[in-house]
Amino acid sequence: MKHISIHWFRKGLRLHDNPALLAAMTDCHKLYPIFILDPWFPKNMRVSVNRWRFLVESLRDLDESLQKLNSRVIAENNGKVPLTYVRLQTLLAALGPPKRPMPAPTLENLKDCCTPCKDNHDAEYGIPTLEELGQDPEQAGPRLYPGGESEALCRLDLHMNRTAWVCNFQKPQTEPNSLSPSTTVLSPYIKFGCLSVRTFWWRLAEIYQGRKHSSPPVSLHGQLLWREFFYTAGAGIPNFNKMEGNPVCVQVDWDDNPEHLRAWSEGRTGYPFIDAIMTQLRTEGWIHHLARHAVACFLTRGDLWISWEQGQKVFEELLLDADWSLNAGNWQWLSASAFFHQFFRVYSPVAFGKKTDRGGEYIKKYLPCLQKFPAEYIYEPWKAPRSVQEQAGCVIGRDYPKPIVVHEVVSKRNVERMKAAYTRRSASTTAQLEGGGGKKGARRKTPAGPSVAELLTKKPKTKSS
DNA sequence: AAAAGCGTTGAGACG
DNA sequence: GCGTCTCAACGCTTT
Repeated sequence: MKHISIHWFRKGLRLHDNPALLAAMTDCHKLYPIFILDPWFPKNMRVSVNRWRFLVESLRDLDESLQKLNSRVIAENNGKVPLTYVRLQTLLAALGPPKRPMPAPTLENLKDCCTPCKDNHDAEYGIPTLEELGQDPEQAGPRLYPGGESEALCRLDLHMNRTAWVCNFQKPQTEPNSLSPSTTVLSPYIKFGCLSVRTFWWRLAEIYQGRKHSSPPVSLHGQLLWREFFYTAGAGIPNFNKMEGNPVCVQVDWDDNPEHLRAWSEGRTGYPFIDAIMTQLRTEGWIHHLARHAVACFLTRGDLWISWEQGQKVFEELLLDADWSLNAGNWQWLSASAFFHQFFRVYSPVAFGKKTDRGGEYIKKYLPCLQKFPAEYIYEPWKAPRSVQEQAGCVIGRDYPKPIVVHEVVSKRNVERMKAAYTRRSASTTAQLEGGGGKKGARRKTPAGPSVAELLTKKPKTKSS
């Protein structure tokens, strides 16, 4: 019989070697792990702040360990973080769809409840202005994506009314350099929680219902699953926003080059496609996902050989939708440090943008100094004859920078450096395995009994006839 | 064409 | 005959 268990942590603030906890978990369908802070205790016992601190830290650690056990995706995968999207999809299929969103509160919910305000509320506790926050509103770019739940729900409606577009949506087919966004730009609203992911997910599910529609990873549902993918990784992988101490991250000998880093972040690399994207990022706070690919590859493994952690900081500062796990995860992806390993596939800062914007309209929008360049040279203005440059009113090296690196040269060298980093990695993991112990008894055999993690992760085997 | 790693699969060893 | 483990081969990877 399945039952409900309460495990009362008194002493024994640990998971390991805790028979009572294991017993409590066995065959139960609900478990309440509790600790009682007796109010009598602080009143009647004198205990130093140091020991209080020790207790609080122990409880916090216990709480984190228990939560980790309960993180369902990871638990579903036998405690291992899923490292591929396909793997995550299988796990999610077993977990089922997310819960339905809650309805917004109405007046009815507030019937017997008042929200008291003091007379000086607005002056003392009102929402501060940008000036009061030490920011200069003059520095802000065009207000393309106003904040707030109301705007989020409008924007959601706007896009969800495009039934065919929603059903046919395939992310790689959308354009990184269209003059207005080719995707929903709901990400800032999701990042701030102005839009509930569950609300978005179920709206899509309703639209998909009974219609032919695209699928993950490229569909709109698929985009939300990417978020789950990186959230899961961020929750389960230590030091996820760093290279050092991050077990899934290839250790690369990135260069330290403050000048190149600044040129990249300020949009002065001399590659118009890259500089236009970085300008859009700085002024508008949002760029298309594939545009992020292009500039991230350029900064790291493609051209400048600068650490993805530096790029991560710049995105963290400038993106409206900067989100810890997604930012760290995607930077690792694009730098071929984790998740993505085909480092020999390098984005061309010239060819990539041309595919969807032959005439370079996007470049001209964000880099007005190149406006008069003929389309032929807009992606590589340094190749234009001097006379063409002068006619365009923009001489390369004077009015717009020369390329800070030669892509064809550095990208080849970087692929080799990447290869070397991967070789070092596989060499070190082999060494780890071989150095792990003697030949006999070196392998870890199954422990005597089920562990806490196993008890929580083990699924009853369902055999349908 | 060929680079890399993850995860699955199937074969075989082992107890 | 069965479960468990290991290994190599193979397909896949959001352009």
